[in-house]
Amino acid sequence: MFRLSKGAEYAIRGILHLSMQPEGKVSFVEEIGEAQDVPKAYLAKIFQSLTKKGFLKSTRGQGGGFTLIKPPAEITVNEVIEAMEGPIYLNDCLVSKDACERETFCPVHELWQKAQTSFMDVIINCTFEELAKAGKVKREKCESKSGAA
Amino acid sequence: MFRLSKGAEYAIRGILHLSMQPEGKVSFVEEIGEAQDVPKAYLAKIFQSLTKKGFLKSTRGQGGGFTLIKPPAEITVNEVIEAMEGPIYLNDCLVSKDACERETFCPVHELWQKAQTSFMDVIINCTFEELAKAGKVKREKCESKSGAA
DNA sequence: GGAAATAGGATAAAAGAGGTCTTAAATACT
DNA sequence: AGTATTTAAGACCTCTTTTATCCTATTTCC
Ligand code: SF4
Ligand code: SF4
Repeated sequence: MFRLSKGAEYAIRGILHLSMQPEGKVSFVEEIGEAQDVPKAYLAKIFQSLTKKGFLKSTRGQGGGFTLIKPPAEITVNEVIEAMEGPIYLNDCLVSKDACERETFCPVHELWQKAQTSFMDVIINCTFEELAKAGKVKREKCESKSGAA
Repeated sequence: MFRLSKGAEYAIRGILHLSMQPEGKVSFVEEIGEAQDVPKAYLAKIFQSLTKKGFLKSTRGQGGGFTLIKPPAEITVNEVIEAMEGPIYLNDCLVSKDACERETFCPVHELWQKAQTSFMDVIINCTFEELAKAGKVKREKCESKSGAA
């Protein structure tokens, strides 16, 4: 089934949250979980793994929490998804050269290649800097609307 | 995880097989399963559901089997996948207008919309007539190569 | 009636989603 | 220095859904 897992969805929300904070800000799980509407126990686990993968820095104890290590401009949506779900491939024949023995004569293979490329292009070319910027714009628009009403 | 299910993969192989047969030909599951390398009991069930969805006609008893009802030119890959897996949507917020309450201010929503569109475009614009034609070409090329060697 | 096919139900294994509880580290307050 | 508090790390658990498959019943023709 072609669906983003909750784990990756939450990871994106979490990193987006951090991207929208002032640089170097330390946030803790409970705060982020509440703001982004993510179960905190789950988010904690996700952040653990994002820390291991080098996206975040964690500090324990009072005043501790998580900080973004990489600049948002250098994190793509694609990277975060792959960190959570492993490599993305839409069909077996795209995982490696000879994963499917039918590939030599199967006309569907090319279709998947094309579909995968056009899908990946979109998420590879989207950084969290862009998302954060778009997020601020969208929020302002949203607030001015409810303010006017 | 963004992966095509085996069910849909096998359905595509099955319909492709029928698309490459002379029109109106009745094929039975065992034959197709062998040719397309699909477990026959599984394929049988898949064909059942494709029959219910109106892609195939089935006849039971001796001399029975399955026939394509729709002309290959009018079947898209997308349709077959949706018949097997239900509607395709990459993320919750794409299933319906207000599936995700965060949509009003979430900047990621637009990204998914874009990704989904460019992915779907590819599979919507691919009919089994094209695939069958490409399959014939590919097979000939393949045979001439092994013949020359 | 018997062989050839499909119809449909049952099932086993894997992935996904989330929770709990204990341990470790850092700070803050005596 | 010592203790309490705050926060993450890590290990373990459970429940549900999806995926992939098999097995038996039923229909139809000869
Ligand atoms: S699309 Fe063709 S090559 Fe790809 S996995 Fe399916 S059969 Fe193999
Ligand atoms: S991407 Fe944004 S709108 Fe879509 S499901 Fe996630 S939070 Fe909701």
